Amino acid sequence: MQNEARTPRRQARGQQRMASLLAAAEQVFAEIGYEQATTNLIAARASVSPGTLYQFYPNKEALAEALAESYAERLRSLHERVFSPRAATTPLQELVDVVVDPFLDFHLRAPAFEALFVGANVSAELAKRIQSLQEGITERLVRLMQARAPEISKEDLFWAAEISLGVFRGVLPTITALKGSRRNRAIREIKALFSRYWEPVLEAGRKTRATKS
Amino acid sequence: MQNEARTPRRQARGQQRMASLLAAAEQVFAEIGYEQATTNLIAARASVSPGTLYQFYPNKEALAEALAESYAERLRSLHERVFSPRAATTPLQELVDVVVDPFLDFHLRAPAFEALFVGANVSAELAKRIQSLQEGITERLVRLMQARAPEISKEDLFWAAEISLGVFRGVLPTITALKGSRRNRAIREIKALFSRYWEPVLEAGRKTRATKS
Amino acid sequence: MQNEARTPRRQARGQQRMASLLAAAEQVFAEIGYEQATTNLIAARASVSPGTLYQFYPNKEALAEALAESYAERLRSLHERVFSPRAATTPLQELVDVVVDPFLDFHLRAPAFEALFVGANVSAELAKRIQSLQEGITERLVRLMQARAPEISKEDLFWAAEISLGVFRGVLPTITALKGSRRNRAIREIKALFSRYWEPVLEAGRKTRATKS
Amino acid sequence: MQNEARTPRRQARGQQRMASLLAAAEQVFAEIGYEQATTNLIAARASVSPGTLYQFYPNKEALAEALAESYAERLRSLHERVFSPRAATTPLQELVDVVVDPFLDFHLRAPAFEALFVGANVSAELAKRIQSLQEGITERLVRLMQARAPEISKEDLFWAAEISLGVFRGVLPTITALKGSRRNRAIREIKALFSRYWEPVLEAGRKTRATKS
DNA sequence: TATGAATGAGTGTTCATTCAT
DNA sequence: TATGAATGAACACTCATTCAT
Repeated sequence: MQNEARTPRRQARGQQRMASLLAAAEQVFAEIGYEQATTNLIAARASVSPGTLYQFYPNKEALAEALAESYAERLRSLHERVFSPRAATTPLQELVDVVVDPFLDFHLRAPAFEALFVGANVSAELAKRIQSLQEGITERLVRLMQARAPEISKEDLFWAAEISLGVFRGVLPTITALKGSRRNRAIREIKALFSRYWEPVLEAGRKTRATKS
Repeated sequence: MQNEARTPRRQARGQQRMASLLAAAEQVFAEIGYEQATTNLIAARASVSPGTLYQFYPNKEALAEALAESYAERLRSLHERVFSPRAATTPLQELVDVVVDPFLDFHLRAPAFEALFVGANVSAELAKRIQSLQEGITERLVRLMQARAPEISKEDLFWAAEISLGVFRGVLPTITALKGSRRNRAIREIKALFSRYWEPVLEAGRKTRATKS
Repeated sequence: MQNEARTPRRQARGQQRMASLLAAAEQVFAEIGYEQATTNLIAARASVSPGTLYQFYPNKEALAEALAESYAERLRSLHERVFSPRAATTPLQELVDVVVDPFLDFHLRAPAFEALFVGANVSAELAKRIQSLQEGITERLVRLMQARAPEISKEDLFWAAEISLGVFRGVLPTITALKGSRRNRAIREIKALFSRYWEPVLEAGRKTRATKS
Repeated sequence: MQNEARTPRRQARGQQRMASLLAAAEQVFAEIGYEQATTNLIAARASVSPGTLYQFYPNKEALAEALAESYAERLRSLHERVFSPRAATTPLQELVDVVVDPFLDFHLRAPAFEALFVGANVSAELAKRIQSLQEGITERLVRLMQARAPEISKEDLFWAAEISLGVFRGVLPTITALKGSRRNRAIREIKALFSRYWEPVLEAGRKTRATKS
C-alpha cells in the first residue's frame, strides 16, 4: 500500500533531483567549463551531497550527456520552427531574423552549450553524438539554402553553411558578454553581416527567376 | 680559453631546452588547453624530467607568459605589415587578402593562441596583458577602417571591427581542422564573407568620393 | 526519525577523525617538527588516506592552527589556576610548586608545543597568535611577581620573567627525555633553581614587610 | 713541473672553497635550520654551482659534520681556557664570568651550533658525535664543580651541571635575539641566576672549610 | 676544477568516485 | 534515498644528487 503510494512520489522527487542537478551542472559548466567543473561543486550547487549526485548520474560525463540530450531536444523543436517550408520563400531580411533570433535565443538559454560542444574532453561516444548534432544543423541550413537557391552547387552551399555556423559561434561570446542596448547593437551588426553574406547566394537565383517569370 | 668555449655551449644547450620546452607547451596547450595541460606531460613531450622544466620556467604560467610574449612579438611585426598606410588605399579585394592571409598564417603558426587567450585561468597580470593584446588588434582595425571611411562614425566602425574579429575567431577552428584544397576553399569562403561584409562600410565613401572627383 | 539518529552519528565520526588527525599531527610535529612533517605521514599515522585529512583540515597549517587553539585553551585554564590572587601570598617554596608543576604538566601533555612555537615556518597570522600567547605568559608572570614584590622595578621583573621562561624552555627537553625517578630528580633540581633565583626578588620585600609589621 | 707547482696552489684554492662553502652552510643552517637548508642555496651563498659543492662535500650531512668538527675544535680550546685548575679556587662571581662569557662568546660565533645540535635529522653517527660533544661539556663542568665541592655527591653535581646546560641553551635564543645594552642586561640577569643557583652547591663546602681552617 | 643542466622521488593538495551508515 | 566520510591516483612543484662538458 505504502509502496504503491510512495513509488510515484519517490519517482517525482527523483525527477526533481535530476533536474536540479542538471541545472546546477549547466550553470557550473557554463561558468568554468566542463573539465574545470568538479562533481562536488555541482552537487553543492544543487544543495545535495556528492553521493546523491552519483545516485542519479553514474559519472561526470553522464551529466554532460543528459545536458546534450536536452539541448538536442530543444534544437529539434528549434529546427522545426526555423527550417519550415515557408523559410524558402521569405524575404532575405526576414529570413535572417527568422534564423538568427531563435538560434541566439537558444544559446542564451543553453549557456553550457559552448562549454560542452567545443573542446570538452568527453568520451568518443558523446563526442560523436555532439558532432552529429552540429552536422544536423549544417545539413538543415544547407537544405534551406538549397530550397532558395537550387541553381547553386550543393558544395558551395555546404561551405556557406559551414562558415555561417563558424561565424555564429564566433560572435556568440561577444553577444553573451553584452547586455541591453549594446547587445542589441551587436545583434543588428551580426544580422547585417549575414544579410550581406547570404545575399548573393540566396537572392541571385531569385532575381533571375523573378525576371524570367 | 676552454671556459670561454664551454660556457656558451652550455648556455646554448639551455636556450635549446627552453625553446623545446616552449614548443612542447605550445603543442600541449593547443591540444588540451591551458588548465588541462600538466607540466609533467609538457616535460615528457620535451623528453625531459619535470625538474628540468622547472629549471627554466618557474611554474606553469611562466610557460604561458613566454608563449604570450612570443605571440605578442609576432603580432607586432604582423601589425606593421598589415596596417600600413598603403592599406588605406588598397582595393577592397586586395585588402581582404592583405588582412586575412597574415592573420590566418599567424594563427596557424600559433596553435596555442586560442587556448591561451580564451578563458585560460591565468594570473590577473597575464590576463591583462592578453586583453591589451586583443584590444590592440581591434584598435588597429578600427583605425584602418577609419582611414578608408572617415565619414562613418567611430562607433559603427568599432562594432564592425569587433564582429569581424569574432567572425575570424569563429571560423578559425574550421580552417585549422582542414587541410589542402578544402582549407583553401574555406579560406576563399571566409574572404568572400569579409568582402561582402566590409563592402558597404569601406567602399560606399570611396565611390562617392570617386564620383565627386 | 532515522535521519535525526543517523546524522549525528556521522558527524560524531567526523569529530573523531578530526581528533585522531589532530593527535597524529601532534605526534608527528613533536617528533620531526612542523616543516619536516608531511601531511601524508600524518594521515598514515591516523590510518587514513591523504584525501581524508584534507576533508577535515584544508591544509597543513590548519592542523597547526587547531593545535595552537587547543594549546591556547589549555593555557587559559592553566593561567586561571596558577596566577590566582592567592599566588601573591604563598610561601616561595610552595609558589615554585604551584607555578612549575602545572607548566610542566602542560608541556608534557602538549608535546608539539615547542615544535610549533619555536621557529616553525607558519603564516604571519598564526605566528602573531603564537607570539601573543607567549607574551601572555610573560605578562602574567610579571604581574604575579609585581604583586609579591611591588618595590622592584617593572623592568627588573620583566627580565626575571623573560629569563625564567627561557630557563624553563631550556630544561624542558631534558625533562621530557627522562622518565620515572630520574625525571623527578631533574624536576627537583629545576625547582631548586627557581627557588634560589627568585628568592632575592620575591622574598626581600616580604621579609622587610614582615619585619615592619 | 707545472703539476708540482700547481698542486699546492690548487689545494690552496680548494681549501678556500671548502672554507667559504662551510661558512655559507653555517650561515644558512643558522638562518633556516639544517633540514630547511638546501644545498643549492648553500652553493649559491658561496657563489659556486651545486656541482662544485659536491666536489668538496659528498652530501649535505658532510657539511654538518665539518661544521661539527670545527665547533668541536673550538670547544676543546674553550675547555682548556675555562676549565683550568685555577677555576677550582676562583671566587664564585668571577667563576660565573669565567664560565659564562666564553660560552656565550662561543655561541655567538657559532651561530649554527643550535640548529645542528638540537633536533637536526642527521645520521646516527653524527648524532653520536654531537652527543659526545655535549656530554664532554657536562663532564668538564661536573669535574670543575667536584674540584670546588668535593663533599657533594657526584650525582648531585651531575644534575646541577645538566640543568645548568639546559638553562644556558634556554636563554641563548633570548640573548642572541637581543643587541647592545638590552643584551648586556639579559647577560647580567643570567649571570645572577647562575650565581644564586650555584652558590649553595659551590660555596657551602668552601665556607665550611674556611671555618674549619 | 667548475659548471649548470638533468634527474626523479617526494612534497602539499585536489577530485572523481565509492561506501558505510 | 541521502549523506558525507573515505579513497588514491594525479597534479604542480622541490631538492639532494649526478653527469656531461
